[in-house]
Amino acid sequence: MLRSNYCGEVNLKQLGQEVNLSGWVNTWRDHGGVIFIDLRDRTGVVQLVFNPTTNKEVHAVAQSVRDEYVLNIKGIVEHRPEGTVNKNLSTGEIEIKVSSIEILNPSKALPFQIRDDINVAEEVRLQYRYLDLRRPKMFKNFNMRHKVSFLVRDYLDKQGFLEVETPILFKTTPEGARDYLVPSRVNPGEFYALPQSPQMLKQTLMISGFDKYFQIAKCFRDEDLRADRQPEFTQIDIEMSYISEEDIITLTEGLVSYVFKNALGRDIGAPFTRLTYEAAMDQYGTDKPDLRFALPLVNITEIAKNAEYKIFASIAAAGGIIKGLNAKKCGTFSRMEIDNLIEFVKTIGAKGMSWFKVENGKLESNLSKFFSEEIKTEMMKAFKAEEGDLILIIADKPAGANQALDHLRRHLGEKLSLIDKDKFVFEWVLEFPLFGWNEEEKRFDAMHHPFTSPKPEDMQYFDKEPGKMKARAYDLVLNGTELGGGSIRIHTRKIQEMMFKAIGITDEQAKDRFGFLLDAFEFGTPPHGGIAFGLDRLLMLMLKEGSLRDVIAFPKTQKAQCPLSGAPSFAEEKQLRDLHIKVVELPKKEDKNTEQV
RNA sequence: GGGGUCGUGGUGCAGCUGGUUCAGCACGUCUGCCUGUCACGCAGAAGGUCGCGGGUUCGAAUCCCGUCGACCCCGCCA
Repeated sequence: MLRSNYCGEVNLKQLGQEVNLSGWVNTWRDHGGVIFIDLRDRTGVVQLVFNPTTNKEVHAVAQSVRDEYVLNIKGIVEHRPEGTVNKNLSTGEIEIKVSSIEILNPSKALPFQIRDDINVAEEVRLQYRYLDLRRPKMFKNFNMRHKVSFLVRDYLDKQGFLEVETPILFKTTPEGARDYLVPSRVNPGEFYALPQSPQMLKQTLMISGFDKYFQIAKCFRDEDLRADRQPEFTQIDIEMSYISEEDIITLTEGLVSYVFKNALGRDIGAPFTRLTYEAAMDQYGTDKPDLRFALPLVNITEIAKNAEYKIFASIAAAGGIIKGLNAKKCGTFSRMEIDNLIEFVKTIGAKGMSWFKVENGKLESNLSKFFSEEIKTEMMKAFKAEEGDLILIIADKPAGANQALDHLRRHLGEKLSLIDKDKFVFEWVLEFPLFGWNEEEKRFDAMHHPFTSPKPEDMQYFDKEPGKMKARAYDLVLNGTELGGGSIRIHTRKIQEMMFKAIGITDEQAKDRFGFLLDAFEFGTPPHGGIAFGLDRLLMLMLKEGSLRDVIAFPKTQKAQCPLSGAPSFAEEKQLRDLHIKVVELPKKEDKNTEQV
């Protein structure tokens, strides 16, 4: 072992003793005579001192050293001289008088400095990820990641859960996200799929009597990336038998509280707020509202549709809604600031936005002539509008208006500093619809997934009005980010078949895709349910990072590439032949898109 | 598939109403000086076909078209 201590852990306890340290040159300061080197490892830095009068040879080596050289040194731990103590360092009271030094490996000049406060393009950071990960902040992130995984295992183990691994090479399931396919060499023309989640297998484990299962599971979805979406990500996946919604909610609250308490020292105040899907959509325009701040949405369709403003009337008549929010005290906004807000909602897909300022107790704007005094008074009441407020209104189809207002609400929350960034506000969203209407396919889709149990009291609507049915599902939301969701599952063949039928899956397709699960349901399947939540997202929020990439060691860019390794890349002809795959040019465009046959 | 922002020495940025204060600033690198600094300091130096291709023009980092890439968003993500 080339060290007796970690750099950041040398302190007054070793005073007068010889220590053996290894690490990187964080910074070096040559004063012509004395040289200081801050030696760094994952625990922190310690100051090495080289004095030419006490050891000329060692001093000469120190002179040749540069940033990120890897050193091994021996030296005596000494008190720093009066007045030179550095309170910002854990090792700031001591320094090492070096008696021997070996350069284990030099380093080229760096593409960027190994510091927390760098401002470097993400592309460059990912290309040199090994350097990026040397930064203390990154180590802190991954230390936290380790800790959280450990705490999850610890908590669930204490609750009697069994961690079971499920296969990465699995079966394609056309429902849901696009699959990553893996060709089978020994079965020409056939493909595995990487799992989008271990959903069916964890249910199978319930049928097998494992009773309480969990897994910190890798999941894969071949969809376009976002700041909070990577093609491969990690889920804390949980399933239990003989339970109701309340059991999962209680377990999850206990787990999350345990993790926050032991990883961050924070009490997060379980039980969490609960709201229904309907209330969430109504008040915030989203099924994952950020409850760190208020700024609720107000539906004024019934009031505003009667105004002489044709746009409102026609949208309301076509089944749209007129909805808005009250930006308190924003009546001082300039025309340009308001125009910027309008531009902002347009990028979200809104066609426009109306606004009113409250001036002299009245609603004033370029549109006010279209609104009678009576309507304006009612609108003010609805928005609880006071002098100096700014009312912003969007009229559109419900989904479009809600989406734009949700973004606007969050945008204003940031802009007006309404959000306490130190807070962690959790909530449960309940009473989800079982189905969502798929306009493109002109049929219903499972809103959650097709294994979600309907509420028993809604069974009567299965044939006639599936859109009315509610699911036994629950989503966990933290600070406006969906952390995870789950449900009580269907556990009988009959209801599962009804479900498939409702979303347009034929008996044949069901048998081909999910046949084993349907069969298994007939061999004594216990009622069961579970939850899955994103470990990466949880960490992103705990660490207050803006991107998943800062909590994933080797993440992908928005084009799903790895700048470090260059993946994905072309395969050798022989590999393709073994896999019975031929890459051909797509006939359509003259670009280099290819397809596999 | 669509929209937005961006691309200038190793890194981050300025310049972008076209023309020797237009190739500049900061950090980094290199050389020299400096015995108590800790983002040490001081002096000097090297380093860029301004993402790539085409066009307009007497002249393009600057204007136009295309293309590639990064990031953010929409679609998509049960």
